[in-house]
Amino acid sequence: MHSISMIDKELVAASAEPLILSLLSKGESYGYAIIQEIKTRSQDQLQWTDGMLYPVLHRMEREGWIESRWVESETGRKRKYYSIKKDGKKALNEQREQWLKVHGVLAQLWKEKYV
Amino acid sequence: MHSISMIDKELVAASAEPLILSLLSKGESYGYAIIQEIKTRSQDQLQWTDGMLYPVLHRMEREGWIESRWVESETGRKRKYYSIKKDGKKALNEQREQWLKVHGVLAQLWKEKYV
DNA sequence: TACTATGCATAGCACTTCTATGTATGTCAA
DNA sequence: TTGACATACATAGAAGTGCTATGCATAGTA
Repeated sequence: MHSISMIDKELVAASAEPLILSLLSKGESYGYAIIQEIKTRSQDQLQWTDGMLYPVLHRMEREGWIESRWVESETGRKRKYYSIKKDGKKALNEQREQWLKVHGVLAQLWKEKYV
Repeated sequence: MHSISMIDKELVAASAEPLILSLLSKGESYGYAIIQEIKTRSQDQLQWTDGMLYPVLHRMEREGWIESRWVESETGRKRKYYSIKKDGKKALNEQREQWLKVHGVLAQLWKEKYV
């Protein structure tokens, strides 16, 4: 899952699911808004393209982590709102622990001596 | 770049280069030892296989981030010791910043509300 | 003598990813 | 009124990658 440069694609791929799940755990949202939200929160460092996000959302829905419903916005456009399901919260917890574990190893290395 | 389960493969891929560069920035080392060291530091969570590590080391050497030299160990076996080069330190700094940026976004999300 | 640990290496199949492209509508400015 | 841009979702398939399986070699030990 990728973006227009800035952040390494492997890092983008690794962080996509945790980011999406974390966002959705705070309330339902839809594709376009997720892209904006991530862009803002990362100070423009993470600029996902829609062509990359949607397949990830679809996959996560297939996994049963999230579910969607169509909502008509004030402007008249249709939006597909996603919300997190029970399995999604479980997945998020696992991914969060894994992330923190790896982060711990890196942080420890960086702490031991300035690199 | 992957391991035998435990940590998500995408996360493993994203953390491999930063981990290797961070380790080497503390002193030269060789493939087999790097695998052990990462295994220990992650409490067995990150168990890289040799078939996955070597291609990464080769790629990083091609990039000019690290360099190698053959050393005969006390036991008589040949080891290929890698050490970090100037460009490798630069790459490490960039990757560290990127990692911390993404980590910051995740940490912020996790802080805002228990998920 | 056979197995495990040490130690490095790579071909190529299998899988994934993302680019490019498509659809559609609303708004605003020229 | 037409063109540009933002909003909004979707996917085929080329392009690229990763990792499994396999190979080589030696030392120690049960």
